[in-house]
Amino acid sequence: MNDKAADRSISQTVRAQLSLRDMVLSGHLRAGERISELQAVDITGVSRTPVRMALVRLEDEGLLQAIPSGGFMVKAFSERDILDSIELRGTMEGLAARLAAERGAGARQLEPLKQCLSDIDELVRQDPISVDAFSAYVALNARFHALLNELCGSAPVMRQIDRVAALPFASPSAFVMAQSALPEAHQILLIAQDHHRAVIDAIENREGARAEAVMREHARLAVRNLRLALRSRTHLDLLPALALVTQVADK
Amino acid sequence: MNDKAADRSISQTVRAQLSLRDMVLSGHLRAGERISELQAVDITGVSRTPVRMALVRLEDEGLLQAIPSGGFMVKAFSERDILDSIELRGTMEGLAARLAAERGAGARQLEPLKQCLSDIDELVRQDPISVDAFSAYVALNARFHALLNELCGSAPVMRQIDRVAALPFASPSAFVMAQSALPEAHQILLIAQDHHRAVIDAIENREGARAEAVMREHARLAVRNLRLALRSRTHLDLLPALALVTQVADK
DNA sequence: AACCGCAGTTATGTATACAATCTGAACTCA
DNA sequence: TGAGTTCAGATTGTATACATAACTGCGGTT
Repeated sequence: MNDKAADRSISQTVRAQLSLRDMVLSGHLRAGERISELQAVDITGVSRTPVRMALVRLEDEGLLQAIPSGGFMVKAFSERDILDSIELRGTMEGLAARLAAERGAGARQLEPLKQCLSDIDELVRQDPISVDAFSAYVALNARFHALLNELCGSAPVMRQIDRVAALPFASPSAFVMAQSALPEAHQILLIAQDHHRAVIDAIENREGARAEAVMREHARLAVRNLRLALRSRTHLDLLPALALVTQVADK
Repeated sequence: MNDKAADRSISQTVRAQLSLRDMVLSGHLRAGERISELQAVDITGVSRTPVRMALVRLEDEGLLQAIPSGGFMVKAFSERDILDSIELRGTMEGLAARLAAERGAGARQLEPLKQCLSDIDELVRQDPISVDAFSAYVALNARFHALLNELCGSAPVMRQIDRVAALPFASPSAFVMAQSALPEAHQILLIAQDHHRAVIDAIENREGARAEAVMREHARLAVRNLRLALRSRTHLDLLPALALVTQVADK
C-alpha cells in the first residue's frame, strides 16, 4: 500500500511518529517552523488520521507546540531550557534515589545495577576510549539510570522522569555525548562513574539524603560541562539533537 | 447537530474530554474498567475521531492507561501513588522556588504574590472558617502556587509541574480539601500560610536553599496530613477525586 | 471431559469525504 | 491613498465508511 519500507509489523501512527521525529531532530524542520497536517502527510506517506495522532504525541513529548489557531510548530528551545531540563531531571532522579534508599531497596534489586556498574568500569578503564567503546558506554549509562529509577518503585515518579528524558537533550546519552567534546572528557567519565558508585553505596546503606545529593551533583556536573561544551562550539555535530537550540530572545 | 447542551464555542474534542473526565472523576467509570471508543461515543455524543483524541489526551493527563491490545482503561492509583505524586510535586516546586531565588525574582514580580498572601491571611483569620471562605481559600491557594511556579521563569520546569498538578489528587486544592477533614484543620492552614510567607521571604533575600527547603516541607506537611485523613476515612466525600484510589495489590 | 481450531462478531486502525473556520489578498469606496 | 469588506483558497475539525486484527463462543476431536 505504501511505497517505501512498508514494515507491516508496526502501525502507521508509530511509523509517522518516528519519521516526523527524525525530521525534527535532524534539523530538516527548523525550530519555529509551522508544520501542517498535509505537509506531514506528504512527508510520512500515511493518511491524515495517523499523522494527526503522531503530531499530538510529539506535542506530548515536547518536540512540537500546538498553535492556538490550529496546527503545530516545531518547538524552539533556548540554551537555558536545555540546562534547566537536565537540572530538573537530576532533581527528580534525586528524589527517586532517596525513595529507593528510604524504602530499602533489596540486595537482589541492586545486583543488576552493580553488574552494570562494573561493565562501565571496564569501558572507562582505557584512556583514549575507542569509538565503539564510547557508544557502548552511552548505552550502558542509559541503562544504569533506567535501572536506578526503577528502584524507587513509584510509578508516578518514574513516569515523570521518563517524560523529561524523552526530550532528546535531557537524556543521559545526550549530555554524555556533548561532554565528550571537551578535552577532559575521560576525566569527566571517571567522576560520573564515581557518582554512580556513590549512589549505590548510599542506597545500600539507606542513606536517603546522601543518595539524593549525589544524584543532584551528578546532574550539576552535566549542566556545567554541557554549558562549557556549548560555549566552545566544538564537535556539536556529535549531537544533532542540539540543533533544536535557538537563542531566540523569547522573553 | 447535537442534542444536549451544544455549545458551539468549544470544540467537540474538548467537550468529549471534559465529559469523559467528569465520568472518571465522579466515579461513574470505575478504576480498572475498560472503556471502548464506541462506549465513549455513546457517552459523549460526538463521533469517534474527537473521542479518540480526547482519550489520548486523558491518557496523557494520567487518568487513563492505554491497553497494549488497543483501547484504554481507567487508571488505578494506590494510596502511595497519591502520596508520591504530592511529594514529587513538592520536589519540583522546590526546584522552581530555588531557581526563582537564585535568578533574583524582582520586587515587581513578587508583588502579586504578596497580594495573594494577604488575601489568604484575611480568610484564615476567622477560626471556624465558613464554607464560602473555605472554597475561596482553595482558589487563592491554587493561584498562589501558580504564581510562585511562574517565578522560576523556566518553561520546562513549569510544564512538568503542570503535568503532575493535572492529576486531581496532586493539585493543591485537593490536599487542602482532604486535610480539612482533620480536626486540626485550621491550625494546618495557619502553618501552610507560614510556609507561603517563608518562601517569599527566602526568594526576596535570594536564599535559594531555604526557598527549596520550605517548599519541600510544605509538601511533606500535605503528605502527612493527607495520610492521616485517609486513615480516618472521614469526610472523604469532600474529595471525589480520591475515589480513584484503590488499594489493589498491584505489586 | 478437556483442548484445539474455526468462524462470527466486535473493536480498533486507517483512509477519505465533508463542513467550518481562518488567512490573505484584491477590490471598492471614501 | 488608505482602510474596510468581501471572496477565494487553504487548513483544520469532524464524521463515517472500510479494512484488519483481536476476542468469544461453539463444535468437533482426541
